[in-house]
Amino acid sequence: MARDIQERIKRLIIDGRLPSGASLPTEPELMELLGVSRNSVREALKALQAMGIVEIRHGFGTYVGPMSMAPMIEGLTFRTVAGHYRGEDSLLQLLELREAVETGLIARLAGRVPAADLAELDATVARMRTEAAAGGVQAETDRAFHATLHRGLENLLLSEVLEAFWDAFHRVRTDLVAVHADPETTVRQHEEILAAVRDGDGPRAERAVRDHFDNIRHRLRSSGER
Amino acid sequence: MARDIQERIKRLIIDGRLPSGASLPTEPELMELLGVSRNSVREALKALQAMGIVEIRHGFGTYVGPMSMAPMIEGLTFRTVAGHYRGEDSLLQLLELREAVETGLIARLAGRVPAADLAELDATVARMRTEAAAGGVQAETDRAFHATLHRGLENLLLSEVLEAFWDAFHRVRTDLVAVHADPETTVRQHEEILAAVRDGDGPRAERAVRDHFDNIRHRLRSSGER
DNA sequence: CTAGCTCAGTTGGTTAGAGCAGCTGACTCT
DNA sequence: AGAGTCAGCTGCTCTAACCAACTGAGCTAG
Repeated sequence: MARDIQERIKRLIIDGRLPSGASLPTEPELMELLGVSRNSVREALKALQAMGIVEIRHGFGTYVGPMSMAPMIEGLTFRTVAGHYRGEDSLLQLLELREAVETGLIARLAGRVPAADLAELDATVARMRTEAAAGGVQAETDRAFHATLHRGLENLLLSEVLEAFWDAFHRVRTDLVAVHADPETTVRQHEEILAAVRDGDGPRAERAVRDHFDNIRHRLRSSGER
Repeated sequence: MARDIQERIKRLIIDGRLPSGASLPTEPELMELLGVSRNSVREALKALQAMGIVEIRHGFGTYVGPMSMAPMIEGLTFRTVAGHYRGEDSLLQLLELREAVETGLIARLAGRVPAADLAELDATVARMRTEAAAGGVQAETDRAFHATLHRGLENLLLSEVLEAFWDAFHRVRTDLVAVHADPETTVRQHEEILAAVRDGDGPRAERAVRDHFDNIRHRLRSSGER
């Protein structure tokens, strides 16, 4: 029955063709509109908020959510952390998920990345090299590299899903495992990926991505838990 | 603060190493444990339920959820439906997401699917052929084909994610678009995928999967909205 | 006249207490 | 011994009140 309330609020959004950011009725209005108590309205909104369908701003109102992959990140992260603590190799599975998707995509990308993005990737790798010399590559830089790379796919959904995977992986790794990367290797592998993509050499790019993930996996396996 | 309550309940699960299905404290117990009102406890639980972290059974108790991808399906479905109604090509993006991932994976699978799974795939395709002759291929059969195929990857997370994508796509397509498939073509393409995988011919398998998705995409584009 | 402050009104956040509804298991009656 | 019943847990919904964050109109000081 609480489920029913959620569905009806969803219908409000869909039937009203409401875009992200559009304002929804206030809680008292929803009470009357749906014929239920404020409490039930709030519980439904909380659930929808958790799914990213709705955004609630205290003292301001309720709005249609950004429909991002944020809830998925949240769920994936928790699932992975919980699995890890129970002794499963959940973090490795998550890494393999990323590897499978990214190696599958890189061939599509080879030779098709716009010049502007290639230039941005050059800058990102350069920053990576600077950071490596200064101690270690920042996570944000790695993220930027992959995000820029996947932009060439021209599929926002796909980019967001990949970023969600990256994010979940990174959060779990940061929380659970002390990984000591070899910055020099990391930089070199990114350079290789970029070079292969620029040359339009699909197989070489695929190999480069696989090497990159092999590297991460190896470091993951050989590192102790915190 | 509501966020804080959710986090503390999560900690209960993680710190307690609770497996899926383990029972959580009752609402009154959580009230006292967390020092908040019943209402706040319930709102937090509702949000966690929406994320699949917790499972609530009326008159029975609250339990650690199955950590499945069900919430992701829910979110993806809604996002796609909402986008579709706003005139975006969200369904096509979802299809491309599936295509990208599945074409990337099929090469890994070629020649590595266990004999038992191959036999099951034979049976599934046979059923598909029977159904095609009887009017049309059942959605469940298509789902079974892909699910069995990906089982060979031996990565539960990956299988679930793919199934989630399949599910979201199928639900949206069923709700929104009347697609008239050519059953004969569908069956033939699945046979080709299976044959290529059995032979361990990666490139051929990749081509077969791509053809399959091309077929779906073409039908999608040429079909009117309901 | 304008810049800044204040305060009232609106919106979501939280609490409290009461009663309803589904499920389980032990008790009772046949 | 078996089936029906009921007491007790559980979560579900409602009402009513107050707290907290934000907005915007109006006031005050410069």
